[in-house]
Amino acid sequence: MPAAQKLFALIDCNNFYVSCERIFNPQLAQKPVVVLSNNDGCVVSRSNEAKALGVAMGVPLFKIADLVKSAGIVTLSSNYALYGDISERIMSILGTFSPSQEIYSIDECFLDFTGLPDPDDIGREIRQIIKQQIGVPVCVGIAPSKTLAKLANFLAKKLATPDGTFNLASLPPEKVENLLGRIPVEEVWGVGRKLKPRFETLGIRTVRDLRDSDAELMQKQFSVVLKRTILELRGQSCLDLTEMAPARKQIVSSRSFGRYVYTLEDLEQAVTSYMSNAAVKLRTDGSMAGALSVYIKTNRYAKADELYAQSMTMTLDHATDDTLILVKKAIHGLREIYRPGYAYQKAGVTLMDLSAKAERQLSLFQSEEKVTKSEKLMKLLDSTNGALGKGSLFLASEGSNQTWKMKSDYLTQEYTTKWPELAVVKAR
DNA sequence: TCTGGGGTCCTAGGACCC
DNA sequence: TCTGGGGTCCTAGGACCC
Repeated sequence: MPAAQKLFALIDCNNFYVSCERIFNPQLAQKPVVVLSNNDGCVVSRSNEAKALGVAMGVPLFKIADLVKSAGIVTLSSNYALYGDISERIMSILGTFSPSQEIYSIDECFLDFTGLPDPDDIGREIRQIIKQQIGVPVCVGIAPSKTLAKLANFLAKKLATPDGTFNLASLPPEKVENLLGRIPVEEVWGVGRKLKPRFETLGIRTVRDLRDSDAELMQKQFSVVLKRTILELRGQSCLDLTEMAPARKQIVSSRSFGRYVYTLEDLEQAVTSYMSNAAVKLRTDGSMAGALSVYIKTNRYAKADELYAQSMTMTLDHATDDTLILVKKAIHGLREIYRPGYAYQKAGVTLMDLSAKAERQLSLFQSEEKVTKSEKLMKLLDSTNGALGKGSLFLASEGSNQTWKMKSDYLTQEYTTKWPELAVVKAR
């Protein structure tokens, strides 16, 4: 007996960050709303009303200032603690609909629908339950490969099907031909802005054009990844569902500053702060870092003689998850690359060469006593901040007056994650 | 005045080895 | 005059994703 035809569902939340904000603020319904990136820099989520006004994804806020004013667009700073919490709730509900789930990003996941008797019905049920229990609208795309499921989801959104579900697998072939012949090729998962113009010269403009191109030839001209994409578009599943996300290979913490920064002292505060943040993630993962890098840069739009960007990568004598050691090393690197006289716009740190702490071996030169002491201190740091809130306990070198800190002028409350800011429900 | 942050994978090319 | 070649490891950079 041949193996059952594979079937994947992709569930994607609509306008996710805006939808999260709307749960707690019904006044935002039907209004043009955008959520901004860190530092209130760019638009990263738009309500349908904002899209209809022509607000582009990723556009810097200052470029649409006039429109914001004239059209009354509501602008909100991003509130990742809130979105992360809503995401977890949604993902745990979605997980009950299939034995196998891959959480692909904060607002989307794949489910294995292989062999399910009525996939369309389940898609509709998913949409209804998430709307009812969480209050976030989702769309469901169903198809025999992950790449096609992404496209099916795109169609569910674009065609605004009333039930928010679109199944490419149950469509008559001539309809599929017609649809794929009308979708621009850049909508395909894995086709970005660099590939599009190169495809153009080959006469590949639609999804159908790409699907029908010579897969071997395209691999030679582009990459093996693209060949897989082409096969997936033909309904041949090449990408499996990965349930267990493999351990992260690096941890990055970086931020643009709220104003330009000139002094080493301010940069040291920022780097201390970012590294402390990265180290918390490291310990949460149960990992240790064997190397790290630190970088600083001026505004990339600055004039040529005012441009400066430098980074430094350093290896640690032995892998660690100790904030104090990591910060010390990062600061050392920062002092090496710092040059006075520049207007710095951003700094960041990366933890690399990560390994599982459980598999640690003490190196010859590490004393057991020292390691235990560090362990205790880190536990205290994490538990205090866990109980009293992020930032309750921090290194003095982070500074307590961080004038360089990012802008977040339109921040909503942390409705679900901080006790003092829980939404208050009034009974009457 | 004001242009995000955090990831992954692949490839090309250099260093090195035998 | 002729002046190996294949394998592996590492890194930087490119491209893509959300």
